[in-house]
Amino acid sequence: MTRRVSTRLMNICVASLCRARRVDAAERVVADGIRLGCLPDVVTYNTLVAAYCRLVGVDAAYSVLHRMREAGLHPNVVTYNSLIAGSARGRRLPLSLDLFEELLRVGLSPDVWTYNNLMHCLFRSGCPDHALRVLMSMESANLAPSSATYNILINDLCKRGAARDALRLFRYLERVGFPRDLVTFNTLIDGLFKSGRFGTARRLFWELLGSGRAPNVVTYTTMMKGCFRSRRFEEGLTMLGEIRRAGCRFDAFAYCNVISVLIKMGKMEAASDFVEEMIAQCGVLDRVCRNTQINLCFKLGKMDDGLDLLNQVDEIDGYTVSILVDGLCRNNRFLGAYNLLKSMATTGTWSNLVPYNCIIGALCKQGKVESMNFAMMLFSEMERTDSFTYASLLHGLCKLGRFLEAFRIMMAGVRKGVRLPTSVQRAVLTGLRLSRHKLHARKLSAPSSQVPGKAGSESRSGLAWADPNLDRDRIGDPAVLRD
DNA sequence: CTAGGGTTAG
Repeated sequence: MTRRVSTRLMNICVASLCRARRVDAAERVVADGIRLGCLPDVVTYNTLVAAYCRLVGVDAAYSVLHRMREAGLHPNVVTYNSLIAGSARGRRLPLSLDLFEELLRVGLSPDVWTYNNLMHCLFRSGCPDHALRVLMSMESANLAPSSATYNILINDLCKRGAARDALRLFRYLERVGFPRDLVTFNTLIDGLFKSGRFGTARRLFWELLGSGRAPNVVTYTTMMKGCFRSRRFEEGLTMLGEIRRAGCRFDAFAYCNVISVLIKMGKMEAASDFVEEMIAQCGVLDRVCRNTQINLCFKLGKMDDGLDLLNQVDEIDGYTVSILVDGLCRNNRFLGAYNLLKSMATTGTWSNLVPYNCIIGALCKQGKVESMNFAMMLFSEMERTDSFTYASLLHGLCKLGRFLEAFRIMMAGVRKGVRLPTSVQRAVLTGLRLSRHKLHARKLSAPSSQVPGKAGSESRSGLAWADPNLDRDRIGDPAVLRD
């Protein structure tokens, strides 16, 4: 009896440590328990399996499974559900299917969560048809779908750009009186924002408020990001204020969200305040939090502080490298940035697209011939490029009046399927047209016979910067063309 | 135990 009670106590302790992402501490509690004769049970192991799946990965969770079996305990549905959820998160479709089969083989019966997780994995792995088949087999197994089932469905529809269908499903659930929870609302609001339907998203937010349900941090940060996305800055900041007013607790996710938005808006003091608060509130900062923190240091020009932070950690990811490369470029340390990027090839397995784009973007902004040439050299050695790469290069070339070169690169990019903003395309084409014109004019007429007024008014009609929708700074200095 | 929200380049 005493053993049972102490195991339950240990489980509560392990669970709360896992919730706080402190798996190591949880493991120590279990080890101490065993030493003191308090044996872990299925719940203990399941808690650990779930934590490893969530915080590390399925493979790490398998080692717990192993220990569990060694202790003579059999995994149950909960164990399998966590593992399937973990493989869904890692898009490990074959693994999740194996787990499902194994579950059936050992004589366990799947529950709603099993089906939900499997369906989720199929959706995430790009197999919507199979996912829907799982939904149907769930029905034939006489298992009633939960709100999570529909949330997964709605989420998938949103991710595939079918927010309209997601909304339809949402309305259907409303009509038949199926309970929709906060996650349903949050998922759909986010999906609507991402498909550009600002008004509908905002109406849904009001509907949520009207339904008497209390929004959470997720709702507010989703609204905030959605507002910024559609350039409604005031409303976005209002949402930020609402998080505090509603008494929502910020977690690491919310902090990083808010801080990155503030940095992008140039509200550096506010961003710094939130970083301080994050450090005070979140305890041990995870990788993303630290990246956010380092990013702020670099954006503030505090290179040394950023590098100090960097030295304190041993796990670096692609984001960290990008942030660092960007920070170096902002301080004109291009060679350092380039060397770092090159060292990535040997140390990391991440894509170097963003770091390359950072360097090229910064070089092109300089408007110097030698910088531009360096940028072109980098461009030629990139194995993967995207519209950022092209936009930076074309911008830089136009700035230097190298329109023909820009045009050729643009056409090569277009042939490769790169989608460029129309403003960039127009800048190149107008520049090319104008420089040809200029060459022509120079050949035809003697300088003395030129009528300045005429030339000016004629060219203005075809000038890219006469377009009010166009950002003048993106095209470069018109003086370059005029001379 | 599951579903939803986080970090980089313009």
